[in-house]
Amino acid sequence: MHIERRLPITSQVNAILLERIRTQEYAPGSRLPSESELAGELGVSRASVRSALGRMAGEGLLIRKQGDGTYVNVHIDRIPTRMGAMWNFLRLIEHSGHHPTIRLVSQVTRPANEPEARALALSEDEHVLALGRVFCADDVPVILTHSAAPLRLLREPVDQLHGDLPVSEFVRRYYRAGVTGRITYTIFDINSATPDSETCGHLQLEPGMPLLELTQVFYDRANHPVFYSLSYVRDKIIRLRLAQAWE
Amino acid sequence: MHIERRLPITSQVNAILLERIRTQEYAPGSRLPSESELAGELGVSRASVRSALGRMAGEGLLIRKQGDGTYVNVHIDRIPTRMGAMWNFLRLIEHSGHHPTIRLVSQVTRPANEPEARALALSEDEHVLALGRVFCADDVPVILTHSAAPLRLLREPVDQLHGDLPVSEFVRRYYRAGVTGRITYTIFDINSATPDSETCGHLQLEPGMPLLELTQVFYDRANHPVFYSLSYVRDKIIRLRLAQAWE
DNA sequence: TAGTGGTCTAGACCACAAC
DNA sequence: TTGTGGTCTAGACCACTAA
Repeated sequence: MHIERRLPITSQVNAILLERIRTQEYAPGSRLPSESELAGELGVSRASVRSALGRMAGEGLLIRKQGDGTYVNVHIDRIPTRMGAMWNFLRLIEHSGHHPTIRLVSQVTRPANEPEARALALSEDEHVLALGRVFCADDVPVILTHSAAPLRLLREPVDQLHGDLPVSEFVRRYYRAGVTGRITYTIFDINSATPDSETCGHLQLEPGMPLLELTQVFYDRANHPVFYSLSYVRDKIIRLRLAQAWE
Repeated sequence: MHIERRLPITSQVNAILLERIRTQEYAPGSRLPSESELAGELGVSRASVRSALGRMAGEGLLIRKQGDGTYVNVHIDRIPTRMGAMWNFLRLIEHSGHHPTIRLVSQVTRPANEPEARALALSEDEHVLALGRVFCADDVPVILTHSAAPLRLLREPVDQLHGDLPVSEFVRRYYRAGVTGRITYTIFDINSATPDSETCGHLQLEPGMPLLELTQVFYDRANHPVFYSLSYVRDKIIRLRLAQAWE
């Protein structure tokens, strides 16, 4: 557990502290060494330590008290989801304590429908590569995702693609190099909906069941929308749970 | 628009930059002055400028490009909700472009029900002050909230209370001083549900309509749960929309 | 190559809580 | 009073992009 110059120091400090919490070296409810002590022990500046501590406090993992100290949150077990995991369904399922798998249920090239065209700023007749995927938790289907990628942005051969990739990796692998870069941010809406019978079939539900509906648009470095997805989440199995420090 | 020593400098820089974006001095898509220039102009260190810029970039308001510059996000209009506004319903309604009002529809003292007792770590027979409140957007009811506060934690006279307070202000005003401090963080779950007929009545909906269900638990400085609330949101009117920078 | 944002440091002072 | 976290600074070097 050494500090190297390869990765950002704050990330390494973050990983070290997470590991110590995981192994209960810093047990729930206990107080961490002071910022100065940690900085001295790890051989980094206090600012670097503070950066890592601040991030973990923002996620609700640590409780910081001015004039007192920094404590491991005893309700740590109630915080399975980090904000960043909300659109990474594999990680989300893992955090819920299940083994995640992905099944590709459909793959077609077709004209963009109205919501897709609007979100991706496409003209009416432009085509998209549409993927239907089912995420399973311990082989129980829990999330159905309809994704759309503008065909114009893809490399030529789009068959033989992998259905088990996170969006950022999908973009990096199948998108034209010159057109776009990596994903820089995402905007998503959270709604409630009763999906159609086909969706219910994929999720092995009877129709009429209310589900969470997540609409996500991903933007690249040039701030162009490059990926759209509409997902239905069985919130009874996969909990969307967030912790937020008071601002 | 001067920098004073009263408030944290980063907050003041943040406010100044937000104002300049609002007035289109920094128009959507345009590039901001460099960090060094801003630091020089405002008379603060570059670290302070970076703190404010980093926060705004994390909210999706700015796009930062190493080696290039910092830009105002042209999709700024698609980001009405900041993360921190999600559990502040008044602010949430304002961000959606409506005028918010609150109506207190019920106020009783009764034993805690099962979810409340579990979330607030209460014994079976403990009593809570239960509030029912309706949030309206331009006089249209959009959110119904059932709240519960442990009676043991409240000051003696609980009549004549105000129903239009944010949780943090409610706690500050009506809770015993020695028992608890301010709210430090919150944990909330997002679910989909079809509420009962009474809830539908308050929201002027026909039964069977799926709504977003937010379950929130607020913790104080001593890390004790002090406030519980169960809310139903008409997501067709009030959008829960978030921007997140890629991690 | 010049200028940008990204990272890190050492040091200082302040606000606050425990003792 | 002491030690904690909260804030701020000045300066340095690195990684990256555009010209």
